[in-house]
Amino acid sequence: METAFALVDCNNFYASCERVFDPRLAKLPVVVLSNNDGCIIARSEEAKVAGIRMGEPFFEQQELIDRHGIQVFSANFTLYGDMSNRVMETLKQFSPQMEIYSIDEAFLSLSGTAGQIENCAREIRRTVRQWTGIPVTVGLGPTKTLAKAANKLAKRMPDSKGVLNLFRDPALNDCLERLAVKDIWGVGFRYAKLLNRHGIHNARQLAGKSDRWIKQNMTVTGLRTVTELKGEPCIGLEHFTRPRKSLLTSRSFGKPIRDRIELGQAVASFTAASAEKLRRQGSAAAYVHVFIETSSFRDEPQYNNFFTQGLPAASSYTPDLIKCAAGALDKIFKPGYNFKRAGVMFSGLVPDNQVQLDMEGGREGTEQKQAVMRAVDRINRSRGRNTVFYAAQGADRPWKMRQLKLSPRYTTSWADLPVAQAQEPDR
DNA sequence: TCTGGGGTCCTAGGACCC
DNA sequence: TCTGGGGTCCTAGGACCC
Repeated sequence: METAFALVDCNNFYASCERVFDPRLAKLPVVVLSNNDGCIIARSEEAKVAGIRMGEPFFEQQELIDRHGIQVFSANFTLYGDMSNRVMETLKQFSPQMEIYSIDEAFLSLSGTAGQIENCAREIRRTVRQWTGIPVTVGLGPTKTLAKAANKLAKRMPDSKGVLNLFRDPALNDCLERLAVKDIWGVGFRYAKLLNRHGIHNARQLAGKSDRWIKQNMTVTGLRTVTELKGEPCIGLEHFTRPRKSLLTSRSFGKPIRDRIELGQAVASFTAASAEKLRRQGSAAAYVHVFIETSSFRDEPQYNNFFTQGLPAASSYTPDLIKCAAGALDKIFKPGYNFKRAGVMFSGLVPDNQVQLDMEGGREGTEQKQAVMRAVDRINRSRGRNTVFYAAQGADRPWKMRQLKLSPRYTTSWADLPVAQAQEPDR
């Protein structure tokens, strides 16, 4: 048999993370909110059954949440990121050929007979559950797109017990027929509508269209998807994580900002956060983009704008980047508006060790700057974010996110470590 | 009162060049 | 009625993913 792709996907990942350290939640409906406690971004099965919808504003679902006694959590990405690492480390045991696809998903390449890979998939489920507490579903197929499809279908079939193998029964064509086009990996909202208009409703029908038609209507990306649906692999495993080509930090504010100084502090903070990501992947940035937005949900004057500022030489030195971002903000700031969101993006990323020398400092200046940044990053990593920060970021942060329902950082903060209490043995 | 955040790739069309 | 022909590079916008 040719190689099989396995897609391992954590079930309701963020909600499952919250449950791991609070067993009382095991049978209760759970939802997790986006930053600023804005929208619902994860739901346990019970919450889905209760009718909570994905991506809906929290305040609109409040009544439903109260009625069903749903447990609500602010997003705790520090916890989810650490739990993700644990799951991925566990998965590595099962194949050297693995691609971490997102915070809660990985592709693995497996070999063996249909029966062997299926046993392996069940073993993966058991082990991840036992070692990390996270439930996962495994889809198996001859291409990544089919492994994705298998995973999606497995979640709908309680009998599958979390594993669906497209190398076995039920026959591939039955499965493709049961997969709506909108549920295909690579087919989004718009293409689904277009396909429906042409009478194509499921994956089997889509696989029957001519290459020419697909390419004309869905570009080469769509053609790859359809080729993979037919069982011919054309999307390979990405073994190592490629460095990002752009990096963005943006936030909605807990309360609107009108003041230039405060907005400048927020922009400086986002710049510092983006700069840390930049250095973590060993890059320097040539361009800084700053944007500011008012809230389109509010009935009041609107103003959105952005500005891109190039640096004289690519840099990963936070003070240089903050200065550059402040200059960009000056170009677009207008008084008199309630700003609700801002962001800082870096692009033109190059490896930090290939940066052109800048005019004044030369190599020596650059090395000093890099040493300072290494020290700052080390302190903030070991002692917590923003232990060391720049004056331009300000100390008050009146705009900081609302996170009223934040769970402890059980796995990454000594202060939040869960405590097991010994019980008197029963006599 | 309250509406998330962070990425990638492809294409069409304009600018510019010879 | 005719109004070159190609090539490259860049950007905006649209599609997708989690």
